[in-house]
Amino acid sequence: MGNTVSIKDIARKFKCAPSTISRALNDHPMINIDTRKTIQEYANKVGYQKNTISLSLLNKRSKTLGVIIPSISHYHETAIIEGLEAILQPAGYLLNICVTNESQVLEKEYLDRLVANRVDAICISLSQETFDHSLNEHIDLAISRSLPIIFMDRFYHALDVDRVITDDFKGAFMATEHLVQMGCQRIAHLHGPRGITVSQQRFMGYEACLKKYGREVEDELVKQVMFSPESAVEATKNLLDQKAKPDGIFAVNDEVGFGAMKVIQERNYKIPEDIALVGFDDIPLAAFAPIALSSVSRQSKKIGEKSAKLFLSKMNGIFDHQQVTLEPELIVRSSSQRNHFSKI
Amino acid sequence: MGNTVSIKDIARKFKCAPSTISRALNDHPMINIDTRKTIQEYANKVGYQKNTISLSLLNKRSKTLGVIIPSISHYHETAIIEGLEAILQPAGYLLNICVTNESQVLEKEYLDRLVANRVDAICISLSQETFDHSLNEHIDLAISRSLPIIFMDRFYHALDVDRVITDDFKGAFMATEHLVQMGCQRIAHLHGPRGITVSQQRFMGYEACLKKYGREVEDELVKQVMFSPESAVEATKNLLDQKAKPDGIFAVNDEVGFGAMKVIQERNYKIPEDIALVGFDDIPLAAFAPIALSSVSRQSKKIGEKSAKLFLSKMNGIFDHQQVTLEPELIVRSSSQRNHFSKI
DNA sequence: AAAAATTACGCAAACGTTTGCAATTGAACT
DNA sequence: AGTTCAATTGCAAACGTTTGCGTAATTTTT
Repeated sequence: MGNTVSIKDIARKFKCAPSTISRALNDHPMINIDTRKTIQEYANKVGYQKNTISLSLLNKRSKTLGVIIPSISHYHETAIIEGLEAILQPAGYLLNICVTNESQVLEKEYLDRLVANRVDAICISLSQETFDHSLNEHIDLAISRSLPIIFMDRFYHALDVDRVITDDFKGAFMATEHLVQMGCQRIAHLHGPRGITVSQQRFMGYEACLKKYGREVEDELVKQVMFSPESAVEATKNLLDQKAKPDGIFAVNDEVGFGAMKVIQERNYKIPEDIALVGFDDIPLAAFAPIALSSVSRQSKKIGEKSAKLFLSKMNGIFDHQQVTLEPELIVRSSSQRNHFSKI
Repeated sequence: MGNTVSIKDIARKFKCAPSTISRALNDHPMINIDTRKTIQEYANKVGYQKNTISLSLLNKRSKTLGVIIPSISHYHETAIIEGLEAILQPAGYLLNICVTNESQVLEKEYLDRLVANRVDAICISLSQETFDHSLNEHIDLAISRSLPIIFMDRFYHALDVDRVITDDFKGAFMATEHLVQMGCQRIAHLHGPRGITVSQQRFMGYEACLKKYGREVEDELVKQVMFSPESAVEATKNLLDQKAKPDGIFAVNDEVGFGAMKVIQERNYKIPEDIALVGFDDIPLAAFAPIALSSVSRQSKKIGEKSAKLFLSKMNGIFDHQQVTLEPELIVRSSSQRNHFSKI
């Protein structure tokens, strides 16, 4: 900190102008080849490290991407980060990662801070609160100062924005349809937290599929949970306590699927014979659930990669908005694979 | 980007000096109260946002912490980040998170970039390669320029450094001792990747405990795996294929525990009666394993919190080095809880 | 009424780097 | 010897903000 050496310091040493040092260090042909080498060697010796901050000030480019996510405790989010990093590291960028815990206040606070730090763009997955109460002046404000904002996972009301999402509706539809095809007659849904796009989309996919097969959504077959296995326990017990039990369950994510599975097994129902189960996200442990858990992959890492590429294209002056939708993929495992198909 | 308004812009508008605007915006009493209000209102209206970059340049403080981790795909790492963020967000800091994938080259690259960006300090969990080959000139270099570096999880050869770790040795000892007390006679260990401190420490704890109870480490009871459930499958099969099977397994982490459990159940051994199993990390899904998985909590979130506090104390001028060691906690669940104790 | 004190603001340097342009030097050409 | 040209290097401004010090205007004190 105290002993950082700057270009000016080197200039003093060589009794020349800072500009000469700068050019020498950047291998500018304008500078005599020998002087260049001498200066470079000296700079190397004293451990000179370019100060990027001054450059950012000059170029109005910080080579940093702001990332705002509601949580970081699930596979999905870490995979997104891995995807971002895979593309952005080779491109010389750094990531400023901010976790909002679904709080709009924190989101606003972080957004301000990122703007103040002049990040080149922001990849954001909106907080639940922002969504619930449409508290998005801070987002609009950021957009209005033409800072590139890329929305991940969660929709934003505005039309002409950049966005990378997976088709959760479709994924849910596929999961439900798979249960139908496995012969399930009463398919329950463990519904995610209210107000979150992901929850809504998955419910709608579930609903649409039932409708396709001439069924109705029965309220007592839809229970709301958080994204944790613990929260699924109570809800699943409720489901199994009913006179007409479900014979198939579509869980809003794999953690919830784990929770549901626990309860089902404790009650001594067979999976998938009595109750078939499908989750969402295809977490690495899904295959190692008590009964290997069928799931829908939402291509989490690819979301990060696509977002990063979209960001890079913006940095290269492509300013028209893009909306990328990734296809979900159904992974069938033992928790839903029935060998004897029932008629529908 | 183009339409960002600066203090100079505002100064032009009011036909006054930038210094006046600066003071007005910072509510400096030197400036007339009315002028202050007028300027503040105007700044607000046109959406003025302080440029922190110029401040960083001036103050030689970026209000940013660099974080370098080998991976981000496990609970442990995300919990650390949560801990860091919990303390550092209220303090006004941002996190620059870099994932090295255990590569020394990437680690060096990221370290350089963070230094160039003049982060106020770096929290680092060393990469496996750095460790394996003692390729740590880059670390020493960073230390020599008196940039505060806080080591997490993995030891560093130098003595006078800052460090926050959990006592993995002790945790492994506790896990093994628990298995002994549950009556296990042949305790196997699924050993983590070579060269990683965490693997070594846990093996040593296992070894020390066996020694305490007058047993020897049997080579055929120690199998090496990666940190994934997949990699545990083959290793566990090897263990079970032996004439003298183990009746207890200490897995280097919970994911490996999941993998082992899968194999054990496929072979129709009872857990914990035939084989008792203990993991490490206490991931959120541990309780929802096929048989609720006993585990050792390494206080991951607390590592982040402690590191953050250590960092803050450094920012406040406390420059003597600190070494924090957190106590692991054994969480006993069904996978190892035997009701009928065997004699040892 | 003169001196002192107070109030309110401007000037300029500083942080570290880049870059267009001017300036200097020496060599080559007429 | 005078002119032109190329090869090097220096100057100064710029990015946005803060801050010590100077200064002008106004008020208070003697």
